[in-house]
Formats: sequence, structure tokens, C-alpha cells
Amino acid sequence: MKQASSKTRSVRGSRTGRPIMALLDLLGRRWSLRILWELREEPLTSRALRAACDEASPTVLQARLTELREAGFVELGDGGGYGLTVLGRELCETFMPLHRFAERWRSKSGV
Amino acid sequence: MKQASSKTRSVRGSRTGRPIMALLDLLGRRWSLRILWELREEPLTSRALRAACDEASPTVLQARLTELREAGFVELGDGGGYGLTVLGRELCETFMPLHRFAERWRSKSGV
DNA sequence: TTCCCTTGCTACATTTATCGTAGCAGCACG
DNA sequence: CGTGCTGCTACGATAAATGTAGCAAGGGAA
Repeated sequence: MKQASSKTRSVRGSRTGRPIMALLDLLGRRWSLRILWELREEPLTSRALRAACDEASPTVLQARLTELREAGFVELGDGGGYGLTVLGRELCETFMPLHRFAERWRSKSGV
Repeated sequence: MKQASSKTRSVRGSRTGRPIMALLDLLGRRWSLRILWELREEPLTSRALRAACDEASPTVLQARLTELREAGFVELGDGGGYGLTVLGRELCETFMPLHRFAERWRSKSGV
């Protein structure tokens, strides 16, 4: 597997030494959660991922993918295509109950 | 409890009719996850919340708080102070395992 | 009343992030 | 050779976040 470059893009909040803050910051960036969500079942090529993410700009997607790779959640397969690492799969399952919650949420709120 | 204005700030992704997308988008905005996290134990005044969020600009915090109120996750108490609604507390517990995950994550990744 | 302090909230100029479109180099297939 | 895919990038336009300052409303205390 190819390694993400380690030019250490600083994660806001990591300075506090509280990893939860760094994680919340990373996941709180645009498209981060969505990318993990779309990769939850199978690896996707960069273009397929873009299609799954409502044609979001490739600029941000590349940026998020690089960050997620540096964080160890996503990896680029040898034959191309982005997939979750073991760690990434754990993370994904951590907030998988969000799906059921979202359904309940809609029924209560009219957003 | 005071109600958040309902001028329907559109949530990106809600057009697809898939509530999980709307939720991922809302939570994927800056400081959203952090705000929920900081309110997890007790209500905080707007200024205390700001302090807890590394002195983030009050402009975004107000925006996020309004969105979270409209979504039904956060409410403004009568005597002042922001707190989680019942729904918000459920949501918060949904990704509470993230805390433990973050600790394991740091030990594996050098971010 | 006046003074002081805290509440939620906003204005505004600057900086940063994201968007949208286009296009690059590399590789495989025919 | 061209065709079509891959990951990835440049760049101007636009939207969002930052940082600083300050507002009006309300609650005491003197």
C-alpha cells in the first residue's frame, strides 16, 4: 500500500494533547465524515468517491483524503481505489449507529 | 425554553432525502461536533462554551448553535445557558465511543 | 436611580477554506 | 498510435471562518 506523505498537516486541537479534540477537528472538516461513510462498504476510486459525494470539488476531496491517510483511516490500494484501513473501519463502525439515529431524527424534526 | 428561529437554513445534502446525509453535513461543519461534545455533561453559557472551544470566534459559534437548535439538538435554557435536548443527548451518546477510540488512535498514529 | 457585571448576540474587515472548471502525467488496452 | 481510465493539481471565483470590538437587555447592590 502506498503511504501518505507525512508533511504533518497540523490538526487543530492536537496541541492540547487531547486526542479526542484532534479527532473531532479532523472529522469536523467538510466531507471528512461523508468520505468515511461512502467508503464504509467497499473501496472507491477517486472519481467514484467524488460522484458519491455529490460531485464535491476534487480539491477538497484530495485534501481530506490526504489527511485521512495521514491519520491512518484511509489507504490507497495498489491497483488504485481508496479504502478504509482496519483502524478506519473501526472508526466507521463507531458512528454507524448514526444511521438509525438520523432516521429517527427526521421523524421528529422537519429539516 | 426559547425556540430557535425557523428560517430554515438549508442543510446541504438534505435535498437527497437521505437524512443521514443531512446529518453528516450538519455535523461536518466546523465546531458542530465540538459543541455537542463540550455540552455533553452540563449546560454552558455562550461565553463558557466559547472558552471550552479554544476561544473560537463567536460568529461561527452562534451560527452553529442556531443550526443545532433548529435541528433540535441544543436548546437555550430560560435562565440562559445552552444545553442538550433529549434528542441531542441521544446523538451525543451515539458517538461517545469516539472518546475511547481517540485514545487508541493516538497510540497507533503519531498525529 | 445609577453603577457594574453578565447574559446572548452582532458588525465588519481580514484571512482561510471550499468551489468549479479545466487539465496534467502515468498506465493499460487494442 | 489513440482511447479511456487512474490519482492528482492549478487557479480564479465564491463562501465560510477568524479576531476584535461592541451592542441591548437583565440582575443585583448601593
